[in-house]
Amino acid sequence: MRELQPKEEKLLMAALRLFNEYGFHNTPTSKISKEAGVSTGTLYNYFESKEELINSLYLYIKQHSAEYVRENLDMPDDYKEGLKRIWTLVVKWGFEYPEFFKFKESFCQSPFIDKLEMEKAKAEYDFLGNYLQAAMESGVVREIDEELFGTILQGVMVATIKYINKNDLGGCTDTINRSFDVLWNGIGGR
Amino acid sequence: MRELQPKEEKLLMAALRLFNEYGFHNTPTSKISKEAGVSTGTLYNYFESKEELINSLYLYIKQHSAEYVRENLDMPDDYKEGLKRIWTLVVKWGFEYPEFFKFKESFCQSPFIDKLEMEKAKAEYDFLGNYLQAAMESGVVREIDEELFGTILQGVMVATIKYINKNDLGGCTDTINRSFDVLWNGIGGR
Amino acid sequence: MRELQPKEEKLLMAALRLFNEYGFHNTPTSKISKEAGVSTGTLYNYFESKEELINSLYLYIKQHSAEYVRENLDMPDDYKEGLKRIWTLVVKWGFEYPEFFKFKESFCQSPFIDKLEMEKAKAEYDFLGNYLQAAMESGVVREIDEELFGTILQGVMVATIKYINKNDLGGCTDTINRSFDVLWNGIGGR
Amino acid sequence: MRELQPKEEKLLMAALRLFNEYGFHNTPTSKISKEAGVSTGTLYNYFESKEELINSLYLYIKQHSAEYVRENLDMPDDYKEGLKRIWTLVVKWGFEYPEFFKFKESFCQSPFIDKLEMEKAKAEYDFLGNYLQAAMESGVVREIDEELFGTILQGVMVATIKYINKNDLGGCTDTINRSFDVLWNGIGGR
DNA sequence: GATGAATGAGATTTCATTCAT
DNA sequence: TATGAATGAAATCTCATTCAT
Repeated sequence: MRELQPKEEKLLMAALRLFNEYGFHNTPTSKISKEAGVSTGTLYNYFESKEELINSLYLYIKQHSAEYVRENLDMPDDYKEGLKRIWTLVVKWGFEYPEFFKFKESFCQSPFIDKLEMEKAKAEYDFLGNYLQAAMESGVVREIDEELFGTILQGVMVATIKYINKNDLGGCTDTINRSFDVLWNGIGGR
Repeated sequence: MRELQPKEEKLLMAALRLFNEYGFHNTPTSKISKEAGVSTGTLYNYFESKEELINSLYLYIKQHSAEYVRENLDMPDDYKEGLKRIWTLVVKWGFEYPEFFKFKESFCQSPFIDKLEMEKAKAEYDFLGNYLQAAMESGVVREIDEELFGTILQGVMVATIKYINKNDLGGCTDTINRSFDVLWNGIGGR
Repeated sequence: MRELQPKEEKLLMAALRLFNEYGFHNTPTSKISKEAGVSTGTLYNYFESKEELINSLYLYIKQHSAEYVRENLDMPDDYKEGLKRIWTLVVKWGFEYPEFFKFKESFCQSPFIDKLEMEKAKAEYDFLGNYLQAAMESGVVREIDEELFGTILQGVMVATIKYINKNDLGGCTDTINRSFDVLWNGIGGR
Repeated sequence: MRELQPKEEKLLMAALRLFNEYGFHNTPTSKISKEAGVSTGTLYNYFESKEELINSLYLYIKQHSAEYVRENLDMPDDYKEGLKRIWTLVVKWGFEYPEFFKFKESFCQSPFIDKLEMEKAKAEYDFLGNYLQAAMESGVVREIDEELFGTILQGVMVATIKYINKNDLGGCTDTINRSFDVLWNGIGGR
């Protein structure tokens, strides 16, 4: 991940706070630069336009999340264990960086984020996709369509993080375990 | 659900299309009225402001979805069967009305939708919440925190609809069954 | 020439005055609308941008001038007489509408006026070009390259108008005659 | 003419190219310094402001032209011959330095060039004015108002240069002769 | 002298909303 | 009700200029 210049970082973080609170459209660039403690012109030294700013922010956060997982992950041969570790890391990222998570959720489908930037962001997760695929091929996971599997996995992860953040259960690894357990064993009682 | 006047409906549907394609902030009211085939002034005969239009649209869609489920649902005593029917209906709504679904997903967290409208919209689903609760109490579902359960349920539903809409699997009830099966039995292979 | 709408005309005339006095770059659109007595937004109901405004103005003035000549001109078979009438009309236009003339002179080579608009403007004068050509072919004019002839003709016309306007000789048809005479008979004394 | 410092000259020439291509108002100082290969700050070591740069450029070009004529001119007692030599020199300058010529033509009426600078520039040509006056008084030229004479002279010169530059007739002294001939003998065929 | 990041006043443009018809 | 030209506050963005290094 490219090292951010000090003012560039201040601008991105200011934008993050404000976009999360007021949305893109209700956050004038003037507010962003004020919040970042720089002048209105400085924003345009680092970003070509407001749109580019939001795209950069999106890419930054996606990279941040991918890096967090990649750095802390060792991928054991026991795929169930491996999946659980990934699970744990992704969820942890979600509650350790709740602002990042909120932004990603709010804007990932937004027409602001252009297709190109989305592709770049997705590419960051390739290493994960590969591991999931290997896990499936190993047979440790029940027979499911691969893409459906990925989509559901992500859906439950996001649901878990939302639940944790809403109820302030940040420290509680128990919740992570239980939600993984739900995913693994299903909700069926009998 | 209140009967919409012809121009009111045209305006809402035009707004829906444009918001989905360009987002709120890239959709001026002038474009909405043009797309709806009415004059700029007319929009303000039906809605007090752009904000109110957005909120009305949100409420309309939520009601539409709730009504769709309510109308087609009978809730049998076999809770598993009941859950599956709900599941099927919600997913069906999602791919029969993909524009509605997309709007709900994209904009449900937007600061434009005000809290009050969100509460109103949620209330529409009370009947469902009650049924889920009864199901859990009956023991047919494994012991899980009730809110986590609801959140995950919704997460998997949404994931399923996205998967179906992305891959144009609208007619294929098989996918619905399989995803319910994943939810019920988990992904664990052994 | 398309009939201008009242505010459109006010805007064009305001722009004309201000561009002539301060130049394009030193005339903010806010000044133009104020001078025209309309709001800042109204300018953009009639012109897509400041650039389009200046191009429209240019075209308008070129058309105005061409129409002035066309309307008052009968083209006799005596080409010398015909040339003189054209001469007189063009020069008269120049001092009857000095603001128009000044604008045309200042901006005709400016990069503001885009090529397309220039072509359109030139086309307005086709009828004149044709007449000049016929005159030359008739032999009434000495053997000169056609394009050089046109360029010089225009050069002397413009010089004449500038001289007249600078010295406030508007009414004095004598000057027109004398300058035509210079053109026709040259400056050579013996 | 004061010797220019290397960066000063680079800046003036860069400005010349850019002004000719894009006009004053589409040429930010940042572009000028980039084109000149110096930093934005350096421009302000040599010129107090953008305005001053423009005025310096104008004066430089006027001096350049005057010097070119003065250096190559000998003024014979035969005034017709003298006029022709001046004619030839001015036109030659125009096509040997087409960028200079274009700038002078395009921007000589601009409100950026301040009156003072214009006076300074005109003074450079005093020697020429004096010679013309002497020629007229000698009777070699037909009886014409002196100012009208000068204006027309200039008009035909400029027309000639434009014609030459447009049609790439740079080397062709024939054109110069013919246009002088037109001036001297007029266009009248009989 | 040379640099170029930072500045911020000011320009252009947008667009939700109004209101006379 | 329906219209759409007009409005003007507010947003985005530019760029001449400065100044610490």
